[in-house]
Amino acid sequence: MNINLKSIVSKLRKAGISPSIVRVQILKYLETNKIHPTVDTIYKKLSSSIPTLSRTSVYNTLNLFAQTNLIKKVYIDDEEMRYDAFVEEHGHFKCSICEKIFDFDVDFSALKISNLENFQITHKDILVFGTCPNCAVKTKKEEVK
Amino acid sequence: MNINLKSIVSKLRKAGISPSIVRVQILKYLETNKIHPTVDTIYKKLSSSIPTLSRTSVYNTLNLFAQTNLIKKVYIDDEEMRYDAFVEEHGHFKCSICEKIFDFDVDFSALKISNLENFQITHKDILVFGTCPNCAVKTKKEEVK
DNA sequence: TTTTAAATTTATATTCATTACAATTATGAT
DNA sequence: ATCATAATTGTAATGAATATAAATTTAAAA
Repeated sequence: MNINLKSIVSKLRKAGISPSIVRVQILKYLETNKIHPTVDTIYKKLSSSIPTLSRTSVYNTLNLFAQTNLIKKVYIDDEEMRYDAFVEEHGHFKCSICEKIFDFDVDFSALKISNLENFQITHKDILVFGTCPNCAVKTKKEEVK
Repeated sequence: MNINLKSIVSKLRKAGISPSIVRVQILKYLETNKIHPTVDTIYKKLSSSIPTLSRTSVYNTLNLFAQTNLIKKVYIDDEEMRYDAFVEEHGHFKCSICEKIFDFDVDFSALKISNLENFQITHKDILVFGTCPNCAVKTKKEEVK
């Protein structure tokens, strides 16, 4: 676990961010729990180890991380913002029942887009919605009842 | 224009929605101006012809339309919700400078997605961000100055 | 046409995620 | 240890969206 912590610290340093306790803990949480958590989830989880933690700090820290591309903000719907420490190109699936977000692999370069000839593209998002396997099974069981 | 209005009315009737003045005007606006407007844009534009119009009515009407698939809500970022009367499969480009949203054609079926084998998919979104041709030109001119 | 109930719209208040801001606390260099 | 700077906190403010109840409109029955 110490090795992990060291890598977190060096990652922050590389991004030009001084590794305060709050920052290290939040980044560590995101790297360990790749569940696209909300601010509230992070705040509640870390409050036990950092009792003085404030929601504002979580917001500030996440925005700082996003600005330096350490993490990505995931705008997936009109609910709370999600945060993702997995920054490589990938898609997001949101289950409309359990509201969990799942990563999936997708070849962005294979996207055949017309009508955007003179547009400068900075990034792309691929979002998929539906029911995850877990909830699909539960729903079926409900129907049988 | 009357023909257009009649088609709006019949479209509402088909969806099981009684064609009140507010509803007809809002749908007509969306079909005539495919600019993915916000609630505020719609409210301001229609206020001159319907002086008693309220923002709440615009919200209610748009949600009603979305529920019956007459229009689509466009969740593209953390700004105000956008509304789209173009309901066929297509992608959305948002210019980060002028904030305009542009439609583009994209073959959703060609998407090569892995890791979602047992997921039930209801719909997909493809979002692209960057600078539109108009703003790209302006930016270049600025640089020259 | 009048009546009347239901549907629609409105105005206001409320919610809730997020940000702004000022005060407090912690940190690191001298 | 001191001091300036950075980081964090708590509270207030913002703003989009919704809830609610009152007012208005509509449409059907009498």
